[in-house]
Amino acid sequence: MANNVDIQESGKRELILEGALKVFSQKGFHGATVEEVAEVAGVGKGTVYLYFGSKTDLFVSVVEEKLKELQEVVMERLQNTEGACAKLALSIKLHWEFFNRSREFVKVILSDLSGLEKELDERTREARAGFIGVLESVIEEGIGHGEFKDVEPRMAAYAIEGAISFVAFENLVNEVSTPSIPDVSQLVDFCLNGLCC
Amino acid sequence: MANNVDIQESGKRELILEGALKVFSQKGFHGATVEEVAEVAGVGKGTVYLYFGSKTDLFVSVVEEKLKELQEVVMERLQNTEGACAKLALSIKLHWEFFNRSREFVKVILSDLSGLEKELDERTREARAGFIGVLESVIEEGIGHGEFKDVEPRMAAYAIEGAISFVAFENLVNEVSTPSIPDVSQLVDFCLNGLCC
Amino acid sequence: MANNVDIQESGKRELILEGALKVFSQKGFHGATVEEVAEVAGVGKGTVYLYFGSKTDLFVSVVEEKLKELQEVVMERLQNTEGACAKLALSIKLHWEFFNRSREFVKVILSDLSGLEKELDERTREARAGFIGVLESVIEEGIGHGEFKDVEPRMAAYAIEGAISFVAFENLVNEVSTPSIPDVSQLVDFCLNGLCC
Amino acid sequence: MANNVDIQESGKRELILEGALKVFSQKGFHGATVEEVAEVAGVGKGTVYLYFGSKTDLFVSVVEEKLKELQEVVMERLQNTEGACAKLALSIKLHWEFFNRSREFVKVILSDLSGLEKELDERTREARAGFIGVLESVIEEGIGHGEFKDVEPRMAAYAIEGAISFVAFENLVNEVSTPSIPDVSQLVDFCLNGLCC
DNA sequence: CATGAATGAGATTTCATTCAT
DNA sequence: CATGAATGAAATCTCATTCAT
Repeated sequence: MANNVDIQESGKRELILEGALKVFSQKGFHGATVEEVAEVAGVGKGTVYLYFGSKTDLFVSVVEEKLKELQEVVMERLQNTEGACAKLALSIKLHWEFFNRSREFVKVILSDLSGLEKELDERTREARAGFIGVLESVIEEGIGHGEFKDVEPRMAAYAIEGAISFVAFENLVNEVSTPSIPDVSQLVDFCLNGLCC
Repeated sequence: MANNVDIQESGKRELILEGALKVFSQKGFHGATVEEVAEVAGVGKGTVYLYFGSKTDLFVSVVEEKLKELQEVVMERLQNTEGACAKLALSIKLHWEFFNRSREFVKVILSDLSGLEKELDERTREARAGFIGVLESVIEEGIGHGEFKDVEPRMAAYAIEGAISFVAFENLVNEVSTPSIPDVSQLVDFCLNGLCC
Repeated sequence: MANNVDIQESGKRELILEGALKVFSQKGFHGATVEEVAEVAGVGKGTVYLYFGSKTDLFVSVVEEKLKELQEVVMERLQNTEGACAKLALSIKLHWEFFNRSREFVKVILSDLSGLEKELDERTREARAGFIGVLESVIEEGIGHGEFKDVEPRMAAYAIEGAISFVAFENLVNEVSTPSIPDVSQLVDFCLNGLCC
Repeated sequence: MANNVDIQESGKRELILEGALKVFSQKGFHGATVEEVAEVAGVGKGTVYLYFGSKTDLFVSVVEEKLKELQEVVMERLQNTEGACAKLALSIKLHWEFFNRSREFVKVILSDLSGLEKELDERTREARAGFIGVLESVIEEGIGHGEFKDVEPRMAAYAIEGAISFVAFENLVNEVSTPSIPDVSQLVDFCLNGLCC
């Protein structure tokens, strides 16, 4: 059904992915139509199905792509950084910047995908887990080095991810067009040191 | 068109609200059908429209109802508690318990609502803001009393809400049926004191 | 199914008929709802079904009632009138006045009833034929007395009915609030003597 | 939403229009379903919406199409005719023939359209006015040339239109399959010279 | 007799997906 | 490879009708 691989290099796939990101971001998964994605991407409607098995597959692919992108950026930048605290701070900053670069991507991530076919659902989970994994290992490292408390790393990772996502989403909704850097510092500080003085 | 008020007390409204919660939780807003909600609620399809103006209105009503419920519980319990830290800790605990009592409600909250009609969208935002407001004022109080750092209260509130929601969601997805108490303590500690030792 | 007879005298039937006339006139057969008719009539929705077998039955009854009313008025007034020309002129005038008294009744008459059940359809046809019959006999009389040409009476009757209806309808649509008497004279003259000088 | 233009020539539009004419004629606007129109036209249900914005748009388009057709035929034939009387007579004949060629179209014209959306309603009115306009100008010409009495042209036009429509409708209902030519002459004579000897 | 809450058949419309060109 | 006209499944919502009170 999905023959999204064995196709010649022509750049169309990327075009569609970009169009999809835009449209999904603006209208959400259900609000978007394949036709509009095709239009924005500048290809025919049928072409979308040449590169992606279904609308859902397209959506998941966008998420995968973006999340992988973020994951890679973070992992790369993390190599030149020492100390779990610094690493975590950097991760959060990059994450935050990422959310503000591709503005409305948060919406995409928070989209209602309940009822995805198993396989697609699996892929989303994996993509997300992939990125969360980065946070997790930083946390684990921090715990090992005595920098962080002995918490459940995964839970901590999700807590951080949630904090970033919700704040980013809130900023979006309230049209805070250029979220200031202080915001991030506060967020970083919140994650590292909590609210108490 | 929506005459969701002036109808005799018969419990049907509550029945529908409960059914809707179940179905929306399992299938999300778009995955759910009014027909199924009606079935689960044990009423006719038309009856749903007797109490709610539209599927969207029903959805928003579910969110409002639940969020208000949580808000009230928290506010009440907060009155017998001294100290911003204690208050925040309690809020988080109650919030957490709430998410686990009406299990899959997180999903509903995280649903993709892009494209709701303005008025309904407004209602959702308000309901959410209402609950967030409770957190906000606790934080403000804490800042005033010198218990908390001088952060942007709203941002902090969203960060906390996000942390709870994502962890709850993760637990759900991973089928951790009875989220242990340690989890909450860790979450509370994360919010109050952060990750660092 | 239709037990519109054996019910005590309580005036409700008339109330409903009046309400129905109003609502059907304003919204047409399909645009009207039984609920609104009941409201306007000041009775419960169920009560309508106590006096009329169905929405369609109600509609047909309104038409019957009104047409019979017109028919009777015309027949009565015709008795004191001599000469087919004078009789026809009077018929047209009364018809016209009738249409303007119960203003929008033309709409009701012109309503789309395609697909009525046989029995109801029959009743409408009969009611209409009843009134048309009056015109017909006047025309027949005129032909017999040498006042009118030897035309097919029924055709002539329908032509006249059509002329009146369409002009009345046009007046309605164009919001000519108080159709002047000259209008009728012109219409009468048109029917009697045609357009030519 | 309605992209009833920019689609390749494939005859489908005409097919649908024809199917719609048939179905609307038999069942009226409300009695007809888009599904049946599609079936009769031999296309898929969705295809109807490819060519027409809505059921109402389809209906109005049928009316427009047919009325324009009639209007054009009449206008063309009128050019080779001298004298307002002759012109009017010809108009009536053509109108009559038209009604009998596309048999049940009268029903469509007489359909209950109460509650059409404004824009569509406007279109129907315009289409009708277009054709009525032809009659009007013939009448005006006749008045100017002293052939016709000094009546209100529009009223006269509607009276004539009404006469033709009702007679045609009656013929239809009574299943007078092949309305004889004498009928038309009588109708023409009625319009020109009235009923009186 | 009167009522109106409850019902569900049925209609319009959208849109992901296919396939002939 | 690319396209977009065609399709029909599916979902929301309306409203005539019933029936328990």
